[in-house]
Amino acid sequence: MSASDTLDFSRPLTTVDIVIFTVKDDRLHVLLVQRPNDARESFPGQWALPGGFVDTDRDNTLKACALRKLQEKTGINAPYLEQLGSWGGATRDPRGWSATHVYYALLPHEQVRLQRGANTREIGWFPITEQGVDKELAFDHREILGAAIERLRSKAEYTSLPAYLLPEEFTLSELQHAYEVVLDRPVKKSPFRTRILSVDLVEESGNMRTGVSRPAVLYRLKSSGTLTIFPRTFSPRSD
Amino acid sequence: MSASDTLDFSRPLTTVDIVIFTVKDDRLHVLLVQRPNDARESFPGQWALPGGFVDTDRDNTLKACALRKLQEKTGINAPYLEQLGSWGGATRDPRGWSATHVYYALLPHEQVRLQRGANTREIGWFPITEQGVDKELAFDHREILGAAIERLRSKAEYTSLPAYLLPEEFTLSELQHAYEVVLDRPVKKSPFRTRILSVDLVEESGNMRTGVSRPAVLYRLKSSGTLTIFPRTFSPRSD
DNA sequence: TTAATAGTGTCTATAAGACATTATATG
DNA sequence: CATATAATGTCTTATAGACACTATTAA
Repeated sequence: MSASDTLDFSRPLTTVDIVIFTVKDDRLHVLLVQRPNDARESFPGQWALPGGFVDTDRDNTLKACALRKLQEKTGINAPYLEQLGSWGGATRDPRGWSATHVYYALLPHEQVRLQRGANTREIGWFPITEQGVDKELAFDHREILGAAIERLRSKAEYTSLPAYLLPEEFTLSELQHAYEVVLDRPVKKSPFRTRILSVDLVEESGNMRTGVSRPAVLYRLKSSGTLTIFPRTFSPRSD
Repeated sequence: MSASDTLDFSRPLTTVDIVIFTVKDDRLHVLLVQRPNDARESFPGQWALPGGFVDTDRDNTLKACALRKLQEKTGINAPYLEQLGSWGGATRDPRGWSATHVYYALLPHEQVRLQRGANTREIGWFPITEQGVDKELAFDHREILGAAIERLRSKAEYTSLPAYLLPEEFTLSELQHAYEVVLDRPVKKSPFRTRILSVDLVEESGNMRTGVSRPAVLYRLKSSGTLTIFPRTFSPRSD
C-alpha cells in the first residue's frame, strides 16, 4: 500500500464503550445509560453501555479514553479495567461503518457517585439475569454485554477477579459471596479459604468486621490492579 | 452527544493486524512482512505484522477483514482465528491517531502457500525467542506480538489451543510436542495422554502413523474451531 | 445461654507426577 | 533380535469436596 493510499480508505467511526460491573443486593449489576429522546439520534430513548466517540484531541490512548469515560460516569479513578475486545462492522451503527473498543470494569458500588452526563437521559444499575439484562439495548450492546458476562464468569473460575467487586477491606466470607454471585452457584467454604490463603493474594488489614456473630478478620489485596491465577478452576467436576 | 456532533470528531485511522503462529523445525514461528522501501512510507523496509487498513467497501466486519488478509497472505481459509485486542493512540503511527484491531491465528505451516502481496517486499516465518522475535518491528508491533505470545502460552496451559498448530490428523505424541514447543518446557507423557483422552477433544481417524518404530494411532479434532477447556493447568507446581 | 457466623480439622476422591513395564512396528 | 517409540499400569502426592467440629461475638 503506497503512502497516498492512506487517504483512499474511508475511516470508520471509532468509539469506546465500557461494561461496568458491580455487586448490589446480592446480584451482579451492570451500569447502563439511556440515550436521548432526540429523534435525530440513533436508538433514541434506548438503554446502552456507557461510551462514546474517541476524542483524538483529549485521549492519548484507547485506555485513557476508557478511564476518562469511567471517571465521568462514576467518579471512580483506579478500578480494575481490562480490555474486552472490539466490535466493528458496516451495519452495527446506522450512522455508518463503525468500530467500538470495549473495556470492562469491576467496582464496589458503594464508592460510586453516578453522573448522568450531558447527553444522557438517565443512568442506573441493572441486574444481570441468566444471559444478560432485562432490557432491549442499543447497537450490538446485547452481544457485547453477553461477551463481558462470559469473560467475567470464566475468569472468576480461575483468577482473583471478583475481589475487585469489593471495597478495599473485606472478609473471606464476603469474598466468597462475591464469587458465588458472579458464578451464580454456591462455593464451598473450606476449600475456598484454603485456596485463597494458599496464594499470595490477600493480607490481614489488622481490623475486624463485627456484627451479630463472631467477628471476622478483614483482609485487603496485596497488590491492586493485578490478577492472581489459580492453578485449578473451581468445582472441576460436572455433576 | 447530539447527532451533529458525530462529524465533530476526527476519525482515527483504522487497521487490522494478524499474528499468525505456526510450529516449524520444533520452534514456534510468527509470520512477518517487510514494508516497502519507499521513503514516503512509515517504517520503510522494517518488518511488521501482516495487516492493513479496513476496507469499508469490501469488509463487512472486522473479523471478515482479518480472514480476508489471512487468506491473501497464506491461502488458508478456516484456521483458528481469535481476537487478541485492540491498540490505539496518538503516537503509534506517524500518520496520525490510529487504532488497530488485532487477531491471532494458529495454523499448520505445511498447508501455507505464502503470497508476498502488492505492497510487501518480503514475507516469511520468524522463530519466536524468549519474549519475541529477533528483529526490530514497525509501529507497536513488538508489544502486540508480546501480548499474542502471552495469550498463546497462557491458553496453552488450560485449553486445547495448540492442537490448531497441527494438520488435521496427528498422533498424541505430536500433540504433546506442540504443547512442549508452545509452553517451552517438557510435558509428561502419561498425565498428558490421560488428560487429552479424558475430555471430549479428539477421535481416532482410523489411520496410523508409521515410521521407524511402533506405529501410532492418528487422531483428529472432534469439533473444529472450538476450544476445549481443561479443569486444571499443566504442571501447577512452581518448582 | 442461645443464635449466628467465623474458622479449623479430618476423611475421601480425583487427578497429576514419577517411573517402570509391555506392545508393536522397522531393519 | 535389536532398537525405537507407542501405549499402559502402578504407586505416590497434592488438593478439592464433604462435613463435622470448635471458636467467638452480640443479644
